[in-house]
Amino acid sequence: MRSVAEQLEILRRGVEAIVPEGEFLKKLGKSVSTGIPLRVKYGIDPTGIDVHLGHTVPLRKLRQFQELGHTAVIIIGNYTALVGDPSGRDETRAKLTEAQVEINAKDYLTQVGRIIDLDRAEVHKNGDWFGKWSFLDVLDLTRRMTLGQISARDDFAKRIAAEKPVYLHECLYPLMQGWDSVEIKADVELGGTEQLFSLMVARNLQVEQGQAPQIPMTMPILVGTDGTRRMGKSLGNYIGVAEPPESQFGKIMSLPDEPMRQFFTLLTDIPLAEVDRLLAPGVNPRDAKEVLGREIVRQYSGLDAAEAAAQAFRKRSSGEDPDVIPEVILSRDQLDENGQILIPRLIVALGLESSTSNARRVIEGGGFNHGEDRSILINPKVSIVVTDGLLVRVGKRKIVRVRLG
RNA sequence: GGGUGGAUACCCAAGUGGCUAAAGGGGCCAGACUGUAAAUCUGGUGGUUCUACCUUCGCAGGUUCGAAUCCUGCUCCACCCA
Repeated sequence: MRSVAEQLEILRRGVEAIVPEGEFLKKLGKSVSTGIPLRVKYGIDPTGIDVHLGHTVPLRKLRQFQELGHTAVIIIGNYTALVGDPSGRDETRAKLTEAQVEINAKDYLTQVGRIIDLDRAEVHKNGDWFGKWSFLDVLDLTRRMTLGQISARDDFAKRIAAEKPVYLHECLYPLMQGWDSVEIKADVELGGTEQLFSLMVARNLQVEQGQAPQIPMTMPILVGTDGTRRMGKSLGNYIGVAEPPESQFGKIMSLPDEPMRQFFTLLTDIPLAEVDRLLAPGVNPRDAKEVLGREIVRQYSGLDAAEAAAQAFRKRSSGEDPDVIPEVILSRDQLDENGQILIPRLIVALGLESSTSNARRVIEGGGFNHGEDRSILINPKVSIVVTDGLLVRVGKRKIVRVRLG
């Protein structure tokens, strides 16, 4: 096992806060001297299907702990998911059914396995214990926190101030999450910055149960592809770990310049000195994004896929057609006796736009061209002759080869 | 139980009888530009057989030449007081 100093250097990268840090050092020191690994908890609620880069921030940290010889303990919050994490929310989460949560949980685990070594990790569902609880047990848990403590919490305080509803079940969330730590005897718990409240609740519960309190370690919240708001499924600004390479790469390239440092720090192991060099003034930010994009794609799909994605992107941005052009079959009866079709109809028939009205607007805006010579037509009333193999482009990204069928 | 406020297009949010397919912002799409699918700028953003027509403002009726706007009933939501 590596020394405390060595471990700390790796573990500190990208971390927002370790509270209290001194206590963490002691735990780490004890672990090094006794050879007993730390139990590092990370809880994830299976509320959706897509694990995105935002989730990978703490997961990557967990992976680092694993690589240093510590024990990763993953909590699948199948019961907390039924409540909905109020953290960072200004609204109540939508209710999930137990069945949905069950399906999600399974799917989550396979995705998480892309980052964590699941063979070496402990995985628990918090339904394993909460499912056995009686109402009296619940009452006993609620006895441990006051309304004042709950409502002092930033998320709730904001909602109360904004006259938005705060439901009782949401108040249970931090207590449940805290109790998970008691059950698995956590030494460290990872979470986003906003999780600090919940992570601290666990300490009190653990002490009451005669355990040493866990050390919350918080990670910054990754911003989404819009560069401002947190990355999240509901905001539609996320990059999923299971997304195709080209899509991941493209989204990285279309990131605003500002959040790049955060992405490098939190999502890669590229040395920070190297990151400084890439982001230095005078260096084309595009190049930095390309490095970032390759690295992200490499992590999930390998080096070859990363290279291919970068190539495809370069081609496309220089105006060339990509190597692989999707083919769409167009029925011959869509054409008139001269083999022609109205452009808006063609675009809709090929699935490039959702309605002829919308297609017309795009055409009038100059977003349509076709064929090898890329002739642009801006009159939506024009019909064109469609031959087998015709290339049809709408905007920069939508290109299709017509197959007459 | 009492009171108040609310339900508008993908989201937020104006609009309280005609000039409203419905302000503004966000998002998204397209175009220009470019060191980038960044930033900036421009245009667009219900549908169709498209200089016109059809459908839309919680639901159902009604008044009116004409309603997102007025009336009646209903459903849903929130907040406040108890």
